[in-house]
Order: sequence, then structure tokens, then C-alpha cells
Amino acid sequence: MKPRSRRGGGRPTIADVARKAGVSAITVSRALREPERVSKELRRQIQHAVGELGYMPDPNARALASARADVFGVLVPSLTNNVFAEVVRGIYDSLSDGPFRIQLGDTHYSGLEEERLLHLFLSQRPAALIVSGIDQTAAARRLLVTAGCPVVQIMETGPDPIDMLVGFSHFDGGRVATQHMINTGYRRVGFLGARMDPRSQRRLAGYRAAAEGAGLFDPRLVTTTPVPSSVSLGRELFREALAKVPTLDAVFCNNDDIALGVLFECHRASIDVPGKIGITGFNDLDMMHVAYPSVTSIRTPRYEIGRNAVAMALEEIDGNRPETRVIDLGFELIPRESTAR
Amino acid sequence: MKPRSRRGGGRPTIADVARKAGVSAITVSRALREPERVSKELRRQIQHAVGELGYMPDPNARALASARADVFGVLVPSLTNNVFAEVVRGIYDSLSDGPFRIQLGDTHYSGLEEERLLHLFLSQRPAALIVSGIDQTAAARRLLVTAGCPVVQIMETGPDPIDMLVGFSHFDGGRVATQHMINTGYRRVGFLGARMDPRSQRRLAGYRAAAEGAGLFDPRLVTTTPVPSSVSLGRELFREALAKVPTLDAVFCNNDDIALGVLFECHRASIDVPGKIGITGFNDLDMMHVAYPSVTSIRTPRYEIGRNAVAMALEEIDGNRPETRVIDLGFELIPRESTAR
DNA sequence: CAATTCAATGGTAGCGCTACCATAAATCTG
DNA sequence: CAGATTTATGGTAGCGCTACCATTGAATTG
Repeated sequence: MKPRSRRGGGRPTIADVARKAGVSAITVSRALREPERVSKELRRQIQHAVGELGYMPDPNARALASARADVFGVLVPSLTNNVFAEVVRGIYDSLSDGPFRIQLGDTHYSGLEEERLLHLFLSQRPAALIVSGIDQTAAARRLLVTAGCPVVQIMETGPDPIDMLVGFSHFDGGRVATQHMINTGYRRVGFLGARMDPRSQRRLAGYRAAAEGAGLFDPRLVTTTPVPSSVSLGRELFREALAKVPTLDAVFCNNDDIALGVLFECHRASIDVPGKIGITGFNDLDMMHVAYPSVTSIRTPRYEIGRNAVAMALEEIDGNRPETRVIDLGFELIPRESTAR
Repeated sequence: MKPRSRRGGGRPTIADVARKAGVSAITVSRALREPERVSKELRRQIQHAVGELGYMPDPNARALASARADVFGVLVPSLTNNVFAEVVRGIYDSLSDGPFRIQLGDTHYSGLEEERLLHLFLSQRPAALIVSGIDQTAAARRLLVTAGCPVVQIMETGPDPIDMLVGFSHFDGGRVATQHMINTGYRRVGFLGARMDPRSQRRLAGYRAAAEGAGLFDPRLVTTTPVPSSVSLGRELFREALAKVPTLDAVFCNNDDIALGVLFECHRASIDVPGKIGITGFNDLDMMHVAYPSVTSIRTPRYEIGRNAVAMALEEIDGNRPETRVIDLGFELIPRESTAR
């Protein structure tokens, strides 16, 4: 009985390919990983044997032998959030033709869960790690510093990256959105925020800076909740805000879902948008330009963040340490009907 | 020089734990995987040594030695589609406290890409495979039949599962949605469809069955496109449909994004909903009940599909082959203002 | 043309873990 | 209480691959 049949299950191994091609196993290994280091002739024979046998390298054996798995670990706070879905799509698109697999983890906005997943991912010795935000716990930060692989933090900019950083300024986004409404003539501009994760906090800070700069800040204008964001929550928050401050004449929303909830509530209550209430969202999902009235929003480079993060990590893996460690992809205010009065 | 320092990097191995606990490596291995097979005393010592050293098992070595990786392979046609995001969330939630990792693949609605990813996943010897839909290519089906692990197809029901199947009937969903509008009195009920993947095709077939049953079918009422779905596309399709059939008095939309686009376009063009046009969506996203007017939709058990798929696979992994191989989770028509005339 | 470098290939020894089998001690059986 | 069975542990031999070093012959050099 062949020893190989004992376990696993008789799949062709590198030794089978080597035998068939009349070379040694290590040459097959090289032909697969660094083709240019093997003569043309052998390369051809080996390719042929691979095709004939339907050989596929075992990633587990490879990872064990080389102490390095061809895996990108990706940690996002939410899988269902549209924003991260776009980022993840950017990552997948950038990695789909290379040798890398993706290990995706959902931290549920929890620092502890992030640490747990980091431990899990690190035990695989990933090729690179992409993590969301810059507010890792001290323990998580320590893990990342000693990860032994490129680490890219995404979604934000900031002064002190663990390794590399791609994103934009949420503070500035909040500030610009708010300033836009102030410039348009709104005077009682509220802030509506769900979840209130660190990035939402910074948007709120930007809102506050703009409001204070215009002498228009009033804490009662701020309505937030730790509850996860949704369109229906947008409606609730707006009702609450209006009950608190009946003179409210505009809202900067945490994100587009909230903004949409506000828009629907205005329809339902026959509140004129933008006449009576101005609305600005955040992220500029496709639906914002279709909505009636169309909704002003901050367009954020989500897909591009994913692509840039991968590109930077790949550069570093290839040995070309990227010069710039922090990339600010910026954002864009898209004024629309909901603030056009 | 310690041989271990040659590669990898001096992380504690099972041998280190064994030495520290004064037992053999195999006993540590057992204590970790099947604690009840090791005496209480040794278990305690080993746990202590593990904690002390911060030992984490190497999943690659484990997978190589046991010819089985603790990985669930999950194949979905789109990462950004809200529907699949919910399914994936169900899968993650069900798996987050166990030993299993998740390998997520995006087929982009392509059978060829599905085959490629299947090869990739299979080379890891996953513990289970979850794939979307029942329209695999012949080659993909062959791969799945011989996968050597539980396979769960999700999203649909059907007569001939590869192994196990969890979902609901898209045909019936389309039929019920259409019948509802016919019952409500709409006579020129159109179908608006984006992407037109196999599930959309079956919803269309259900629509057609209901329309023909009432003697109301007219091919000109059907407007579809292979373009991916979006809210803005909903607007385009609706305009197109209306131009084709000015007497159109209702639309069954492929999904809620399309329905939302229709709703906005009706607002913009001052078309009364539900008076002039009735709208029914599909999936019942949160926003549908918040919209004004609120939108009738078919509520689909997306999250539950994910959870059930994992539960079935885990049962089979544990050696309890599930009796029922096909689970129909059904759906629910949620009538709302958009069809209430 | 001997000495040196280089390019192409091979041999060996693990990577960290678990399947399989062996062993020893404890428990059960009639 | 001898023999059979069970329970708890250990030893050995890989899993399939690659890092490291060795070898060979050809190309290059002064």
C-alpha cells in the first residue's frame, strides 16, 4: 500500500510532478515560484507535467515550509456596512489575479474582538495585514508593530501610522459639509449621528469646529446614538432632533442612510427640502443623486482606499519599501438639491 | 544556535509547551483538540503552560498533518450586494466562536470564476463549502461532488442538491408579488429586472406565471438589462418601461434598489404612488418600510440562510448527517403603502 | 589556460503538527 | 484472580513543501 493513501487522499504532489518531468522536486518548486531561475526547457516540461497531473500546490505545506502564508488578513468593523463592502471590493479586485488569498474578519466595532482576530490571523503568518481605523487598543497596536509583515491602516489619515496608512480626514469631511450648509444660509444646523465610532466622532468634531467658527454651535443641535446606523434610525434621530430644537433648519448626517431616513421623514411630514430643512449626507452612495430631491453628500474614496492599501502592501512585499507611508486620498463635497436654496 | 531560529521565528511550538508541562507533544495536541481524553491534572498543567508561553497552534502545520483545514469556503456572486452581505453576516456570526476560519470568494456572477475559486479553495482541503445558487457549471458541480467535505448550496430551493441546500423559491416570490398587485386591481403590471442572474430569471418566470394566469401577460411589460443593479438603474428601467407602455400601472422590481429608483422617479415626475403606479420590491431592506410612501416587498430570510447553512455543515462535520438535505426557509409578502389603493 | 565566477540543478533536513500504533496501568469480567 | 477490556499516555513517522547548502559544468577572466 502506498504510504500516501494513508491520509489525505492521493492528490498529486510536487514529487509526482518531479518524477513525471524527470527533475528533482526542488526544481519543480522553483519553476513554480521563480520561473526565471529555471531553464526554458525544464520549465516547459514541468508545466506540461503540472497540466497533465492537474497538480495544485498545497498552500498549507507551502506556508509551513516557508513560514509565510500567501494570505492578506483584512479586518473591518462591519461586513454589511456599504462603506466597508466597497473597501473590501477594492481589496478583492486588487488581489484576485495574484497568489494571495484573503482572510476577512469582522470586528463588530470591538477592540477586544479585533485583538482576538489579530491573534488568529497572526498565527497564520500572513503576508500583510489591513486593519480599519487608527484607534487600535494598546495590545492590538503591539501585535501589529511586531507582526513581521506590512501593516496598512485604512479609512483615515493621521500622524502616527503603525506602518502605512491610507484614507482621508473625517474631521475635514465633517467640517466641509457643515461649512457648506452654513455658507448656503442655514443657521440652525444639526448633527445626526448613529453608532458614533471613532470616525463618526471625528466628523462630529469637524461639524463642531465649523459651527463654532461661525458662532452657530449649540450642544442641543447634536443628536447621537450608539445604535448601529440604518435608514429607519435616521428617521428617529430626525424626529428627536426636531422635537428638541423646533427651529432646526438643516442636518449634517453621519452617513447617507441617516440622510435618507431624514429625507423620507420630511416627505412624510410635508417638510420642504431644501426650503425648510437642508440635508447633507456622508459617503455619497449611488442613491443620493437619484433621490428626490437629490441629496448633498461627501463623496469618499472607499474603493480606492482598498486598492491603494493593497498596492502599498504589495510594494513592500516585493521589497520596494514605499517612500510615502501615509496617503491622504481626500474627499469631495457634492452639492445637490437638498441644500440648494 | 537553535535550529528553530533558522526560519520562522522562535514562536513557541507544541514541543515547548510539552516540555514545560512535563508531558509529550502528542498529549498537548490531544489536550487542545479533545480535552476529555486527557486527565484533569495534565489538562490543567498544559493549559497553564499554554497561557505562560502564549502558545498558539499553527493552523498550517495542523492542516498539513491532518489533511484537513479548519476553513469554511464561502462563494458568493457579489460582496457589495446587500443581500449577500446579510448572508455572509449570518455565516460569520454562526462561526465566530468556533475553530473555523472563513475563506470568502467573490465569483462576480461568473461560472468560470467560480470554478477557479473552487480549485483554489479545494487545494486547502476545507472543512465545508458554501456556494451560492444551483446553477453551477458541469465542471464546478463535478468539483463539488468530489470535494470530500460537506457542501451547502444556498439562496434557492430545488430538487437536486449536490449535497445540501438552503433557500427559498424565487419563482414563488415573483409569483406572489405579482399576484398581490393583480389582486389589488393593477392591470398593466410590469417587470423591471437588473443583472438577470438565474435567481432573477426565476422571479421573472414567477411574474410571468402570475400574469399569464390572470390573462394579463404582455412581453412589452418586461424590461430587463444585464447591467448590475443600482438605484439609478431603477430609474432608467422605469423610464424605459413607461416610454414603451404608457398605460403601465404597476411594477414588480427585481429587488429593492430598483424599486427605490422607481419611487424616486415617481416623486420627481409627480406620479402618484400607489394611485397611478403600484410598486413592489424584493428582499425587504430596512429602508422599504421607512420610504414614503412605504414600499411593498418580499421579505427574504437572508441572515437565516447563512445561519442554517453553517448549522447543517457543522452537523455533518460532527458526524450527524442531517436527515433533511433541503431546507425551504420561505419568504413573506409585506404589503405596504406603495400598493395600497 | 589555471583560477574564478556564475548559472542551473540537486540533496538534505526540517517547518509544527497529528495519524497510527504501541505500551503501561487501571478496571472489569465471570 | 487470570484474562480481557478500557483508559491514559508516549513514540515514530510522516503530511507536502521550501531554506539552505552542495555540486556540476559552462562562461569569464587576467
